[in-house]
Amino acid sequence: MAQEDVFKKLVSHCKEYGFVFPSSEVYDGLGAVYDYGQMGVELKNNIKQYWWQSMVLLHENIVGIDSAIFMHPTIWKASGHVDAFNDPLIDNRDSKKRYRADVLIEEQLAKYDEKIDKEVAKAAKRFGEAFDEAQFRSTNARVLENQAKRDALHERFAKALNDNDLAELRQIIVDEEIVCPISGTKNWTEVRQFNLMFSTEMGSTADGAMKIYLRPETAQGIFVNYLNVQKTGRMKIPFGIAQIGKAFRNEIVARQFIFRMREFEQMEMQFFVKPGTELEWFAKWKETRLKWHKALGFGDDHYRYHDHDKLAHYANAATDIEFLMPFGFKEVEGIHSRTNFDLSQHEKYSGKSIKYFDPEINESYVPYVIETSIGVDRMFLSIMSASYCEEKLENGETRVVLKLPAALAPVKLAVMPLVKKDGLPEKAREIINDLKFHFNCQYDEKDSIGKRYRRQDAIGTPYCITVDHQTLEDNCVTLRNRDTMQQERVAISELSNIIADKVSITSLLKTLQ
RNA sequence: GCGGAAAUAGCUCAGUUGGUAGAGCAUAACCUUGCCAAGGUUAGGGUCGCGAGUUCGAGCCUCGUUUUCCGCUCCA
Repeated sequence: MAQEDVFKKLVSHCKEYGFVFPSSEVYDGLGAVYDYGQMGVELKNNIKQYWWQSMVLLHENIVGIDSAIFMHPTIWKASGHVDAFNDPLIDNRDSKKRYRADVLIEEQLAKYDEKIDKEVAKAAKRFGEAFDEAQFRSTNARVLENQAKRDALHERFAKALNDNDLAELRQIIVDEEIVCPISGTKNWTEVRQFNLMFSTEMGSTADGAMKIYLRPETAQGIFVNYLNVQKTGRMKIPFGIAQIGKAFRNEIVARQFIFRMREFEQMEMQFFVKPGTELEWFAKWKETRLKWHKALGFGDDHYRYHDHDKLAHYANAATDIEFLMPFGFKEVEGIHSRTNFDLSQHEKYSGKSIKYFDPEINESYVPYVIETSIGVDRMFLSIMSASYCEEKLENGETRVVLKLPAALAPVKLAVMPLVKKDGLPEKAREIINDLKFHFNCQYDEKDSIGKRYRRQDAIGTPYCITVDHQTLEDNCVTLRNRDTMQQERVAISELSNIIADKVSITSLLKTLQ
């Protein structure tokens, strides 16, 4: 089966069985926004729990927080998002390439400088040692002409940028006859502003309102709280703060189902370390995080690191953990050594000291930060795509089965009477009434037993229990395994013990130790 | 955002030169059966993505629009 087909089937499967629905579907949907259904929310919660417990329960020096989505707007100036997430873009219709309009104009300015320099160089060669460059620059006609054009353009450009006048930016490009370096044509679209941060207003009166942003990452909520946590939690460096929460990015192109959404959820842990030790910790977290992924048992060949050559302005080392999706290896988690950039910026912009006093060396410093940042939705997609399986059976038929790690499966257990008479439904209800306190269970008595097994296979339920006539006599049921389809006879009193061990997140966590 | 393709029931899809909207699966009820999706009877579910236009008449033709997929593009 071709990879695209797998992906297409996966999307249908997600909808058909209540994992993921397009948002606002009755109103024709909303671009790149999706809702999690009754099965999806369970799986997603289990993923979050697996992550949270691996961070907060297994590390005594990591604690969690839950910061607000709204934050003081200056935070995004300090972090660099206000500047870096605002670009005026223009497309060339012939080459279909997109450019930053301001960059095109800056290149044009540089061309004038080049022309002037050329004239100067030519003259210098001609006059030899007697050449007076300052004199030449202030008197030569061609130099002055180019200089005047350049200054005029510069002034016009600066004004357009300052006024945020997009039409004027385009007019400049037209007037200067700037061509696309690829197609060589002047067939330009309008200039559009792409602001990757969503904004809204806080305050109910027009003049009192303050423009605030929906956070484009959860990390800043941790940075601005790190000293509160350190002091009140009596944390000593090295220590970490974990957070799970929504973030928002107004992506130009958001596609590939839930892989790139405009509203998404992150699980981030920022680990604060002593300056100079950050690369050691970076290496340690790189390894720790990959182990966490591999513990799910999809096979080591599904993962790879992608080390960044080109680093973001705040980082001195960065790597991605990539997962083999139906459309290739894709980033699921990023591990970054963010230096002290963010904390220093907040010190600068807030005017407050946020240094850590290290009692071991009797000195204060701004800690360095290692970040592990994973997209919940991408993790969800990677698990679904690796679990989806169309299996040929001995009788020639195909069954669709979601081979989810049992600890993450939405439903752990289905209880079904073999027939819906002779007191079997009552017995099944009795069993489920006990087990429902321990696991997410489903009861099903409709259709043939085989059909019911397949329904559970499709949502990834690891175990099915069938109550038959013999159960009424010996208090035993058949326990059917999703992956092997093998059945064994088990005493009702033993069920909870047997299953708990196999479906609990705790047992998954223990493999990390 | 550009180019291409598509949109009909919960899912997968038919629908003839324009003439009263279909199938399989799924869902619900009842009967029957019982350990790996296939018995019987019945029922619910669609203003054919949305809006205009052409026409006596549009699921089908034209235009616009929205959404999705593919390729570019973008990506802290």
